[in-house]
Amino acid sequence: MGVTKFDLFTKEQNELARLARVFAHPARVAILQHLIHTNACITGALVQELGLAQATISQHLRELKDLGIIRGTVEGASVCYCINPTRWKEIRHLFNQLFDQFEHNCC
Amino acid sequence: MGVTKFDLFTKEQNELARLARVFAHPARVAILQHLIHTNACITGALVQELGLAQATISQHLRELKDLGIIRGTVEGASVCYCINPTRWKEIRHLFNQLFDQFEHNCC
DNA sequence: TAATTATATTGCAATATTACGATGAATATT
DNA sequence: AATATTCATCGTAATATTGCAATATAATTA
Repeated sequence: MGVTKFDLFTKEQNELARLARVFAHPARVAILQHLIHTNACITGALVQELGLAQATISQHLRELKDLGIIRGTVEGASVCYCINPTRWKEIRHLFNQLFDQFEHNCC
Repeated sequence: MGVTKFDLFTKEQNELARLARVFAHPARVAILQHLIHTNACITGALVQELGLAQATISQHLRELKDLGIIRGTVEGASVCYCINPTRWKEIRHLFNQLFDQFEHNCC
């Protein structure tokens, strides 16, 4: 036990859950906001900005990258990360699809 | 280690992460969708619909209830759950606030 | 080329989540 | 009143997540 039974749910439900996980940690929310506001930034800046260890930031960045939300481009010894606009819109659409399923009041 | 360092992040970042956690499990997404489409339903129906044990469903319902997303009203021996419209809109707004922070393209 | 800088990966400890059987509490039925 | 039904809670096992030190890798500089 203790294992999520993905086979019980639809592809869409599993997909949304997988995406929601990304936003389910304040560090990743903070990273995304920082990438948005600085328009793109290198890992070192994020380590400075947030108070987490370099290894931890790197791990969070990987999770964001794995789901295609951010992209990293190598710039010499550094890596410059930024939001993937297409994916971002896609995710917003998926969330709003759920949000908009509920319209009226029942209770 | 292993503990999320909530104090490093803003109230808003922590709040959003806490809410995202709710959507981060397909069973809870499925429960919400079922509540939306049937307009309200009792725990027993959810146990039938999803293939999870009653105790597990009950646990997921509690998490949804704890964050105010759903409400349960006792109806005899059963409990009828439904979406909390105010909270639902509030959550949609919070998510869209993040989604809309990113507008233009950087890369 | 050796030392430095920047980031990723590995390994592990602490904690959180998921799932369910067993049990409890409350209402409904006989 | 005894039994059945419905749901919540407790305890526990399995697994996942978070965080970081240590180390690896790759580019830069001295």
